[in-house]
Amino acid sequence: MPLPASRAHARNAGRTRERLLQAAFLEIYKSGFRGTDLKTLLAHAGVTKGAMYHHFASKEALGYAVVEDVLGPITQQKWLQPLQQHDANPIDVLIAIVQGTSLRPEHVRLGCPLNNLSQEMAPLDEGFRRRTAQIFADWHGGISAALERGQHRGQVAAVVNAAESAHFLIALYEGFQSLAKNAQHAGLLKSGQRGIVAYLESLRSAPVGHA
Amino acid sequence: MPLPASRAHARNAGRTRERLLQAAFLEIYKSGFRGTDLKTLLAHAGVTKGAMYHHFASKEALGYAVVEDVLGPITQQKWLQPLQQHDANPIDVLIAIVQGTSLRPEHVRLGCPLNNLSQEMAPLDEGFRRRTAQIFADWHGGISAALERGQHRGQVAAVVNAAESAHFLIALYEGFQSLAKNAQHAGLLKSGQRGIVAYLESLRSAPVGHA
Amino acid sequence: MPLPASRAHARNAGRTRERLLQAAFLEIYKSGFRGTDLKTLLAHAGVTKGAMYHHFASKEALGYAVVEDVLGPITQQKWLQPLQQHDANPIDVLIAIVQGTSLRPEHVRLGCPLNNLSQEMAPLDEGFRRRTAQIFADWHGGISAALERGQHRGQVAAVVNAAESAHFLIALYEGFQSLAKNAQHAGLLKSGQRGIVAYLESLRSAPVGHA
Amino acid sequence: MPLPASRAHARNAGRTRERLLQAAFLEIYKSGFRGTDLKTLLAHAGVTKGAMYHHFASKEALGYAVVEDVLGPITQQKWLQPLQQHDANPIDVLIAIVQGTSLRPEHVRLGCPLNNLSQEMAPLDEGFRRRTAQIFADWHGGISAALERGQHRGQVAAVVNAAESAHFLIALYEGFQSLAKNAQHAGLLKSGQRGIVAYLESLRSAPVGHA
DNA sequence: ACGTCCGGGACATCCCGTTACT
DNA sequence: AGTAACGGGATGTCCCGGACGT
Repeated sequence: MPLPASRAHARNAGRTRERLLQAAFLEIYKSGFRGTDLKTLLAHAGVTKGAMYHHFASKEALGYAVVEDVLGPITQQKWLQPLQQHDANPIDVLIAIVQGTSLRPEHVRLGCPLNNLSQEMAPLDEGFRRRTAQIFADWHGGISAALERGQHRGQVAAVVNAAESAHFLIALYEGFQSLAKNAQHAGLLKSGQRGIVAYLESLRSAPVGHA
Repeated sequence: MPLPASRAHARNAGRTRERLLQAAFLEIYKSGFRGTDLKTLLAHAGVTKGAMYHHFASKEALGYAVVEDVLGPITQQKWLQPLQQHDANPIDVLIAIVQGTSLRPEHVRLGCPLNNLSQEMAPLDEGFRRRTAQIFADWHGGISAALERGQHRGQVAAVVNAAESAHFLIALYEGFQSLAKNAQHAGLLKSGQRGIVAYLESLRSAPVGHA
Repeated sequence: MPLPASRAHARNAGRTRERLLQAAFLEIYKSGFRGTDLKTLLAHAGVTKGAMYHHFASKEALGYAVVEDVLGPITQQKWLQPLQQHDANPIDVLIAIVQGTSLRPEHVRLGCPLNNLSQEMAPLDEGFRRRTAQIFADWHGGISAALERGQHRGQVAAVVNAAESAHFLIALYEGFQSLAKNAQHAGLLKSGQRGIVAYLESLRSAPVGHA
Repeated sequence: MPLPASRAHARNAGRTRERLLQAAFLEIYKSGFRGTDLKTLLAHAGVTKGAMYHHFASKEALGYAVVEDVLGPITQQKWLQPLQQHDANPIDVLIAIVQGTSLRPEHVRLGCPLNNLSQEMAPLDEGFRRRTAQIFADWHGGISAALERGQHRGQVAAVVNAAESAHFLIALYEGFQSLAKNAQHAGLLKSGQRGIVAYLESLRSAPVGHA
């Protein structure tokens, strides 16, 4: 079958949309939403204004889509899916996730995409706030549920308040990302990871001792 | 002593600068640095553009001054001065500070001025980054030193790593402010305060037990 | 008999064109030609852009067609056909037409479609000017001819200059529509109708008196 | 005294505003308000965007100012001031004004600035409608009052309804301007003037006859 | 005959900084 | 020390038309 092959601009709506979302995600990550210049974004995406305004009603709509279709899935993939492995110890999973956080200089410098966008836009735009809040809620829900499952299995101490601990963990995680971003110092992030791991270890149920 | 008489607006210079700093602080707090419109700021300050450019070379310079002359002193007053009371238990002081954090809806909604500005500008402007980083460093230094003093006095557990704990505390504090800002939920901040207090309590040296 | 079966959308061609003309007429009436947005128009017509450009070469061509195929027939129906009733007194007919002009708020507000489009586009686009001028010429011709027929039958005063009176009538009619549109006041239009009727009455031939 | 003399751009707020108003008036007259391009307008005015936005908040505000500060005074000067000469016969004055209307091709082609703007914007923008309506009201008031004064002096027939006649006159005047603009035919305007004059003559009080 | 995707120029507005002047 | 006029580049959005696909 021929396969139209190498068309200058292969008419592909889905692909165009995807390119826009990816480019928008990167630009927003680098410059913030308001600091993102549409022209630059479009150049990086290799998409024209007409095409963009065909897919998104406004810059704002594109930003909303980035939250829903990029940031959401990223959180899903990094946190929620691993936590849904029903045969794993949630503490182990969480530790692995935290330790898996990139320490690459550019990531340290730029911080957490979700937190960045949320911090910038939440007080200014309810649309952004609601959407990022949903992701935070899902994130929190995933951790909380996993901790509870761990309690039922005796992997997590019974005295732990799952919901509060999940908030504690997220605050800690985002807080360290913020500090490291400001300090531009990967060591701080690394040290933060150790602190978080220590905290997570403290949630384990005490091992059964023998006489 | 000279004191040249009849200078109706002689003392206005200092006042003008102060008005600008205050207005700038508020506008930046509400809208971010880039989102701050000079015209609006000037209107709120009751100062004209010419006057502003007489005191500050640029919007950026005004922003820098806000960090140094407003955010810095705020941190000094809220954290560092209380911590310097040599006769107090640093854990008690820190708990009091944390519990004293405003839960007013507008503050929950807007978050922490220092963290906001740092998050927005750190990756974009080295001048802002350096200045906010200095405040974070002072903040961290103050907590760290106080904890060490507490250790010498037996108020803080000897096993505590003062520097790391200070980072942990700051990350936690800023992290919860961020979460609450996004969620627009004072309860989350309140719950965060409880978590932070619990963490601080865990740093106390164990009471001497008897057999 | 050919009648090729199974052409679900065979007869849609004519309908599509008609829908476009009607929607275009309404949009132009409401917003002017340049103020008419093709996207909105298309949405109201329930027709897509591709379909439109199949029937009309450009927005301009669509506008021309509105003049010819909508505004022309409207004038025909409202003025020319009644005036062609050879057995009627043209003064009576004209009075009836004038009094039949809608006083509905939306019509008062929007004025005369023909005059609106003419006023907007005549100095800017010769294509529009020529086409609207043709309608005005036909309109004028119809009134003028009817008045002359009335003179032959002794219904219209012989001293009347038919051509000038027709212009006078049209100017008066459009002038009052304009004033009422600006004032958004149906009463002004109503009062204008009375004035026009009085003018028309003055064109009648004097009744034959007896000693 | 020196007189700063021939400065490249003599800092003159009033003059800049005036240039803007004049240029805007002309552009609007030629292209309509919506068809007026700010860049072109600015180039014709010899004023930059910054200067314009210093004097007017928006294109709309500039348009409003054109109505108030250009169209209003024009009407004042052309109609209201002559009509206020208390020692003149208002019919004579009105006839002189009507006959004084320019027949220059460009004016025929472009029509009446007030009516053009009113027709274009009245249904779309209440701000324009109100301001143009005010001018029409003043215009009508001036004619009406003059006719009444004429009645008191026996120059205008007592049976004349001054208010209605004023509306009739304005409608007729604007109506003929519209027709001539569409036809691009000065002769039509000339003929219209004759018709209007004839109408005005009919308003005179009948001369006193002798036996 | 019709639908979607796309191209890209035009436009009003925003807003920081400068300049002339007091 | 302070005011107001001004300069002008950058930006999001609008919107007509064309191209590709069926």
